[in-house]
Amino acid sequence: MRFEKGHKAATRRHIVDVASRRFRRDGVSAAGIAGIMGEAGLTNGAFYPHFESKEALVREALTSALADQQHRLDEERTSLDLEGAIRRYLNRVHLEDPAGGCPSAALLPEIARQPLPTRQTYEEGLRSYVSTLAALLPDAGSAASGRRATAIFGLMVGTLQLARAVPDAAQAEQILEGGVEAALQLARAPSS
Amino acid sequence: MRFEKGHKAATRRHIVDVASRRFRRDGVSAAGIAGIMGEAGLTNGAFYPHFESKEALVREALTSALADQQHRLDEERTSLDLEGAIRRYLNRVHLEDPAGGCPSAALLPEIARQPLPTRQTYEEGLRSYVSTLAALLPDAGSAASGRRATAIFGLMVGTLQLARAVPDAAQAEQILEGGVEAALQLARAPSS
DNA sequence: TGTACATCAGTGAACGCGCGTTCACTGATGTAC
DNA sequence: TGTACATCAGTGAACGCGCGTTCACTGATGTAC
Repeated sequence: MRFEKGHKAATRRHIVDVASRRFRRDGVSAAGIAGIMGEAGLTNGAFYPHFESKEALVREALTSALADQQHRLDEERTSLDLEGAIRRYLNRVHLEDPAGGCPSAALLPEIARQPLPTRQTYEEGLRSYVSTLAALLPDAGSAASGRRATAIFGLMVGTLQLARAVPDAAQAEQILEGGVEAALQLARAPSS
Repeated sequence: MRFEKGHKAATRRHIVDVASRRFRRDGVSAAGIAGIMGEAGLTNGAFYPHFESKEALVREALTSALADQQHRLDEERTSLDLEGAIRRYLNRVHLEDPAGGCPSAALLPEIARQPLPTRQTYEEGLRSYVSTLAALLPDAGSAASGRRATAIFGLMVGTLQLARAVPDAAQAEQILEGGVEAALQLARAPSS
């Protein structure tokens, strides 16, 4: 076989997509190269012509997942209000799809254990996401809005994680609802 | 050598203590039996007379970490108010000590991937912690207080995780402060 | 037009290593008679 | 009082396995002359 132009770049993107889902589903340290390459329809050895190391793939997969999330929020910004965005996040569909969902909810404690370059990648994605969220707040632009957007995002991440960990589905639903209420309260009440 | 009475039980507790810290520091899947046993001053083979499997140890270590956290909150309840408890959690000391700190902040996404018995163990510890937290709220005892205590805990967990992941120490501090503010706002404002 | 060679994405076996787990054994003490 | 045996916490080597990584190779196509 011979490959059309752009084939290698497309394969590379495909590997990143598969990895990004696997990392979120299984965790970074539990997801292996062989499993990722197999799911991408390739063999072990094809990995290293594309990436320098697993760490490099983690960085790219994280960047990709953060960009996806940012993209989703950007779209919601035109079609939904803040409440809509919060409800899209603290939601049964999102709860049941860690692999396709927010990388922070799936991976935050593990990200904190990654080498510096990976954490810097994360910080950038977080900053961008939070500032988009801040723009949706009633007091957008104020000094306090960025800080409160961060707290709201922390609430969303922690709440989704709690709901996912709890084995009882009804209790998980309760947790999500309580999270929505609290997030809205924070959004509506500019701090003193 | 021969062992005084209670020696084996003491060794077992020591293994659980070491494991509990290692899991929180490195993650469950990244922490190995050999490393845990080595830090406990024992060899590999001494593990299985004490525990059925790694999974069983995870369960016990999680129980132990949850109980420690509960115990700390119980103590704070008599010496501090709610704000004090929140500030003890969203705090630089806690930020820098994942191994000795809240198991939810260190492990939540990984707990969500554990087998059912482990998640049930977690759910029990969570329920107990949250109801202690609810008792500190101004509207303690009301139907809404439990739900809001959960949201406040979600906020604390997510915020601490964010602060730990971010490489810049000053930004981490900002995140913690924003989390304290938001948590207090939620605590003070009984929902409509 | 034909042939020799370069290119290049991917194959698949192998590397050393650490994982969770098993097991025959050690050696100090207690107990039976 | 002495001796044979049971008890028991822990040792340390080994098991099969999957990890991240390396590397000689394949085979289809493009290029040189």
